[in-house]
Amino acid sequence: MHPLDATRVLMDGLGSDSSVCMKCGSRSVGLCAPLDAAALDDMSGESERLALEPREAVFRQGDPARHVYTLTEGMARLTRVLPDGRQAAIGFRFAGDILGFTPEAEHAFGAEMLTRGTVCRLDRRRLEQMFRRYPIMERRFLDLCVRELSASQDHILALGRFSAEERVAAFLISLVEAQERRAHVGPVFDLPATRADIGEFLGLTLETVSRAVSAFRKRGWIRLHGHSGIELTDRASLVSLAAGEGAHAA
Amino acid sequence: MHPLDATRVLMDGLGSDSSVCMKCGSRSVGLCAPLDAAALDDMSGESERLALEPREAVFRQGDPARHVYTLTEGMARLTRVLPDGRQAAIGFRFAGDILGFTPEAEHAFGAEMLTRGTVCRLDRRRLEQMFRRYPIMERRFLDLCVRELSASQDHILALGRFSAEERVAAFLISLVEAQERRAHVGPVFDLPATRADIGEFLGLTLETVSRAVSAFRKRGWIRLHGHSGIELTDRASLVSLAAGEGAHAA
DNA sequence: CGCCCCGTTGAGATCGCTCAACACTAGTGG
DNA sequence: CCACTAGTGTTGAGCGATCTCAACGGGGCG
Repeated sequence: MHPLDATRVLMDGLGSDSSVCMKCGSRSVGLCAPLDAAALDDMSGESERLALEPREAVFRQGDPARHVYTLTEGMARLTRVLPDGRQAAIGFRFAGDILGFTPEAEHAFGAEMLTRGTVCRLDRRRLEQMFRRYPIMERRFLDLCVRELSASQDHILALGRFSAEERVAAFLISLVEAQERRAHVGPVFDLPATRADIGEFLGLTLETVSRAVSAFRKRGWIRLHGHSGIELTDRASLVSLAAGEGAHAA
Repeated sequence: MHPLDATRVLMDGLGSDSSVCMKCGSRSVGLCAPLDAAALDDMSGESERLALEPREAVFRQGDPARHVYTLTEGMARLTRVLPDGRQAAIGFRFAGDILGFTPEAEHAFGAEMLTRGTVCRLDRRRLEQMFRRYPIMERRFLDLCVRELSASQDHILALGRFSAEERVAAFLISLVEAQERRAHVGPVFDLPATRADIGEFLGLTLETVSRAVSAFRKRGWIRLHGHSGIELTDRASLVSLAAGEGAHAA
């Protein structure tokens, strides 16, 4: 697994299934896949579909955690803020990922859309009922959680030990891999995050991110297409940087 | 919750219970607490107690994940290494914490003792059986996992946004709080990690850690007692630094 | 058309790293 | 008992990666 791969977690290896979440009408791989028709019927009772604009919040840090969300369309980012206003992005989420699941009373971080998109909102008490009725769902959540934890640890490693360019390379690779797992076609990938968004995720300033991207471009490793399109023209080099095969040790 | 509090996770809020793990003979709060006597009896069948020396590995990164461990005595650290040899500590673990639980085939990180200590080793297949027999255990693990995830995110925030002194302060506070939750008495706490260990956890060099500790000492915020004793003489200042109320925003 | 947001690039400042010297402690063996 | 050694901690000086501050360009949208 690649470091910085916080993006892949809530889908990876779980989702070639394709159950359809009744009310949402969308493929909701992460959450619904392990359930049969009756279960889905149960669940759709209180789930609601919401359309969201770019930069709109799904929920905010500190909100009572009354719902769990499935991101059905678009890309979101998770952020946590400090008392003095400093802010960091904890991770990014894509279609199929789950947002806001926690046993705590409040959301420990906020989630906001980067693109236009939709989420499927499920009442938390409803989810608890589901757990009691379909214990396999709980196991599913446990697996998701452990994978997510593993990705967080990769991110910790990257933040603690990677140079700026290594972090940006790792981010690009994980972004591209996340889209490939979602059956992306063609050489041009979507990069809806701004330099500032990326910087907040990687613990860098937006200028440093911009410089790294420019450096990759000048080396012929990537090509930018319009405002949010990116193509990896020398993926091997990026992967090597991202994996931490850097100049440090022998 | 304090940033950097990766240390508290696997105990916190779960453990005023005090079931005794039969074979180990030790209080094994995190793992055994939710079980009744019959369940403990079940489990003790294949659990084994192991004594370990300082710097001895409990398991290594890449080892097949055949067992789950409960740290019954001592302090351990979790580390992950990069292909080029760079290494980071993912977290620290104390008596009562669980080590090495994963649904994957291999351990994604290594665990090694910082002090002399003991672990209780449980066969993984045995644990899976337990999950089937006592579903509440699975729920317990899910809660643990989510809390751990939250702590990892705090750590991410710290690595991405905190200055060197803020990170060291946050580490000291979380260390002290972890010991307080374990019914520590007296003003002097145990700090078995070397400057290098702390640095690997915080993404700093050992010199930078040493300088931060010296600065705190010179400001009268802490006092060192012998080689592994530390006393917080101005806890409020440390907490303020650790919480991110720093000089940045207004 | 003009504004605003985003991205790019440059120059200087700064924080933490690197390299190096030295002190202290504990364990070891003479 | 003491010299010796290895590991750890401390401190200093210089360097370098990243941040900060600043200017400028381009594209989308009202």
